[in-house]
Amino acid sequence: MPELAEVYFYAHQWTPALGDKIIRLHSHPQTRLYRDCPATALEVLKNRHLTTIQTHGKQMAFGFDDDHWLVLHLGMAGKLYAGPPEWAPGKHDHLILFSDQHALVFSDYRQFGKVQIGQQKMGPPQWNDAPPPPHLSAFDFAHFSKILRASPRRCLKGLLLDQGAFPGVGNWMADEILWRARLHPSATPASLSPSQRKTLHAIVREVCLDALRVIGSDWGDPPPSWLFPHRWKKGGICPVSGKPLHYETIAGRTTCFSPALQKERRSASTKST
DNA sequence: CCCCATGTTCGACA
DNA sequence: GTGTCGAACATGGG
Repeated sequence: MPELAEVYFYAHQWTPALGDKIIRLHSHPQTRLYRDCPATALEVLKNRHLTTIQTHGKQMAFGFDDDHWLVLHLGMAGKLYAGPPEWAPGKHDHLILFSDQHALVFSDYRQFGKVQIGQQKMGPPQWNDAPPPPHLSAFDFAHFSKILRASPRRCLKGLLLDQGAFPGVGNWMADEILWRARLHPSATPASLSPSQRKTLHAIVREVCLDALRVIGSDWGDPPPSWLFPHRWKKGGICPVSGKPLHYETIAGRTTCFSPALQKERRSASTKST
């Protein structure tokens, strides 16, 4: 279930092993996770210490001695956890780093995740000119406006899922954002009033910060005032309007919204008969 | 057997 | 070039 906050949570499951020396590796080298990196390349981590943990959007980076980086993506079903050093690899434990104290496990039964490795002094490979994620102050209104201007006709749901624009925002966060902003998922940047833009910017940041606060360190339960706990069950009810939530595929993903609050606004020219 | 799943990528198409 | 859509990836659950 990895979006921004879940990714942060999983990355820090390995925090207890900071400073550990990796002495042994386990992998399932034939799996899809290694499509961008042969499992043998991971041997370089042997006898190196885990020195730092970073996340950027849905990406996680683990730093080792001499600027070696292990970069992981959790895909749709990936999880990280730390187990005891005698951990016996499970069927879907596709990568395990063993130290004297811990087994650092990357488990992903669907294999949509990804393993990459690289060496770079400046930080995790390819992260140099990554756009700022919404929870950082660099994601200011000017930056946000530039994103809207670049894709005036794209539906908001699809735009929010674009990792180059909103790193870390995934399906449930995008729906949560649009619901709180009272905007229809099919609305476009061009259709927004100046005050709607201001609101959307503030709410994008709010949802990211809320998610990190509630889920990022503890994996707490999101409160019933969010859309989140209502969207999964069939026949969910909007906690604001009291009316049924609606489900529709938009931008290729199941999208949950509250028609009572999130009105479709279409230009007169697209109206039929 | 069917459908669905909190992600990404690629090719087809308007 | 802009956007959208469907399929594919691999596995499990309802």
